[in-house]
Amino acid sequence: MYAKVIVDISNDELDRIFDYSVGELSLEPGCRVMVPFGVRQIEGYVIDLTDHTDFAPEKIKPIARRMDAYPVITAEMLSLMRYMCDRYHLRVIDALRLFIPTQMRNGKVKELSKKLVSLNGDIQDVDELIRPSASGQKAAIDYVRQKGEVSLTEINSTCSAASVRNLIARNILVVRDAVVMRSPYVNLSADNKSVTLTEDQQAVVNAVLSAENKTFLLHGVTGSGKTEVYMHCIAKVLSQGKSAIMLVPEISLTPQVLSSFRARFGARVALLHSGLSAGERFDEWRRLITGEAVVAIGARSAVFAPLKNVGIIIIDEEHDGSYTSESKPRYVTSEIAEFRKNYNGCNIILGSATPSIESYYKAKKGEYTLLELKNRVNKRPLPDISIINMCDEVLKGNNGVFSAKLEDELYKCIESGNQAIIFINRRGYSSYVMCKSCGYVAKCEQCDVSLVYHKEENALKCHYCGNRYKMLTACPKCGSEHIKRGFLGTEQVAEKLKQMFPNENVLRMDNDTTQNKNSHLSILSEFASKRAKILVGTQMIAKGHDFPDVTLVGIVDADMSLHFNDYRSVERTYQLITQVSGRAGRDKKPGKVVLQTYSPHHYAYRFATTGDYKLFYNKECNLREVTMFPPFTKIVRTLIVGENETQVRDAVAGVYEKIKALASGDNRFVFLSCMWAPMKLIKNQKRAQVLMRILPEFDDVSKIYKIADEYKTNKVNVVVEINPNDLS
DNA sequence: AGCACGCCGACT
DNA sequence: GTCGGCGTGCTC
Repeated sequence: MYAKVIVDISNDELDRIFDYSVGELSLEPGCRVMVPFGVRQIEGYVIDLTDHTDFAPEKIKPIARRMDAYPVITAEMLSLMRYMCDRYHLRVIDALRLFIPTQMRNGKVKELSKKLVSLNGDIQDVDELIRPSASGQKAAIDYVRQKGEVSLTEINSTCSAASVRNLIARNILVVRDAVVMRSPYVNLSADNKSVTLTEDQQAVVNAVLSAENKTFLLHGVTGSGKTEVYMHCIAKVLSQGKSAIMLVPEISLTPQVLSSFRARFGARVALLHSGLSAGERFDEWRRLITGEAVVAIGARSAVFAPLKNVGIIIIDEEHDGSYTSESKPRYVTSEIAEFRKNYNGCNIILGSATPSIESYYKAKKGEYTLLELKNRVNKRPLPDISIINMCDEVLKGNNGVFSAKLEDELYKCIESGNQAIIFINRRGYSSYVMCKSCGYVAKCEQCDVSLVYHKEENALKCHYCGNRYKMLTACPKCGSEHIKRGFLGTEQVAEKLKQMFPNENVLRMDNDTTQNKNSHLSILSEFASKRAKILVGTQMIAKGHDFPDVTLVGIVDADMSLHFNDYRSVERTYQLITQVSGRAGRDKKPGKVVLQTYSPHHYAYRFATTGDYKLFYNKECNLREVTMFPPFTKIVRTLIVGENETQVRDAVAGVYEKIKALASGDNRFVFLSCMWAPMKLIKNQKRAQVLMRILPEFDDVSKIYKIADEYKTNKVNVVVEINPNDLS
């Protein structure tokens, strides 16, 4: 018998099967094994067992040992692995590594065993062996008698450690090792309070539960009680003896969310998130694979939860960008969920108040089933959003950060003892160019995407077609020379606020102030405690906590994401405005939102203020169709990176020729071009690319992967990206 | 990825 | 003469 083994080394050369003889070992596919590899010992995974080998039998070595009691990769995950390697062009080991906790590789984390102490059952009369004067020993014995079995650390801290040592040495107390799980938040007891659903919610639950092998898009306005729907569906699925996966964006995995799920489902939940220690994470994973826990909750990587018989997969805040992995092993979470849905015959719920255009499009086409929650549970109105035209402010001579209206509202808010959030919209570091008098923004003539200013060349570039334009000296529309580029920092805004309110604390939250692991939480809790009245921050304050006393939200530079060099910038802006606005007036006090913009008539703002998603969708979707962007095409780029400019140039030319041949006469290719990457040089590496947009009917991306591989050398790397988020 | 093998320059 | 530089090639 031979085992097909994948060794745990991520390298193209080793991305293949190595055959080993099984010998007397009992093995199954999915087992983790230790194998001799060259002169050393390496961990590997058995992906198959056969009687046949193509390798010279005399050279085959035997597997050294099996590493775990159970296979760590389930049959489902083995087939998912094949799907992913195919679809995302991954190395087998890179896919496998997603399925198991990293900490468990290389024997870094082991099962934690604790020493448990109990009375020696063979001794008839324990008290006879203890001198009356030994009060410490007596106390220890009593403690153990009372508890039955107790951990060594516990008894050492409650009783005299010296006495305990003595009792153990005399074999009056016996010690045994037991495996324990380091499970976070287990002390919260299950609370099966059954919340009565509204009619709308019940209808949604019924629709999901009566279906099989379907994907639902749940479009529910903020505060419509989506979480309650999820919980009911999960509870039902569990009662049928199946398991459930619940995904949320990393940022919303707050202790509150975690503990509310723990409270509802008790020890049946396993939590997978970045805040866990290595040991905790390993143990939560182990509770899932053994079936001890049947609900997995976590960020995107929790789609790989090693559950069997999955009954439902829920992706909350479906539109969130964190569901696509942008680096190393790239994958799209919803596609993984789709695979698992088909494998298990279960349902998927994609939930959002602002669904992504792609998902809503699929719902319209019938690929997803659309479900709606149109009303908020408490019937509370959405906050009142006022749009301030910053061009007017400039004309009035106000060149500052805040409009007169926002300053006014800020004073009112703080004086009445409430709190305010100032949101600074800052995405990425590439800057757009705008006229401060009329709001004109330089855009590409062919792509309708904002141009990016490149300082080194003093030119404007389109990242989607590579066209170059001259830098503006005056506005082509109104002739004004007030051209703005670059952006506003949180420091600048916080500074201004301190001037306005010298007696108030101003909190800042952005990438700079949240470098430490816990700073994120400590800033939020300081704000929640009302020690500070004003919070200034970037995207990271858009979601998460409820602050009941926040009555004012100021959006300072709304246009930043609107004119981002990305075809999804309008969609993102709409989602962001909706989310940020939701921070105001969460409780009984009504909320106000002041939105400052240089493009006050843009449809993203118009539809966001009225909260009309469908109108927004129709407008945006039409635009995508005429400009030929996703979901009507897919964007594919092959990026060629290398130190030597000539080699890179030769490689792009070669790749381009091959793809051109592939595309010739094929009208599914709507755009194909070869150019230097917008960032031609990064870390002394020259970068060139072949960019294309292809109709979705063309599903044979593997041909492009193949071409890319042909030009890959040890000097020049070629990467294929599908619908990348960042085209720099 | 690592580790051995191997073939040329500077050193005790 | 030998130590060691890192280029090349292989791992069932």
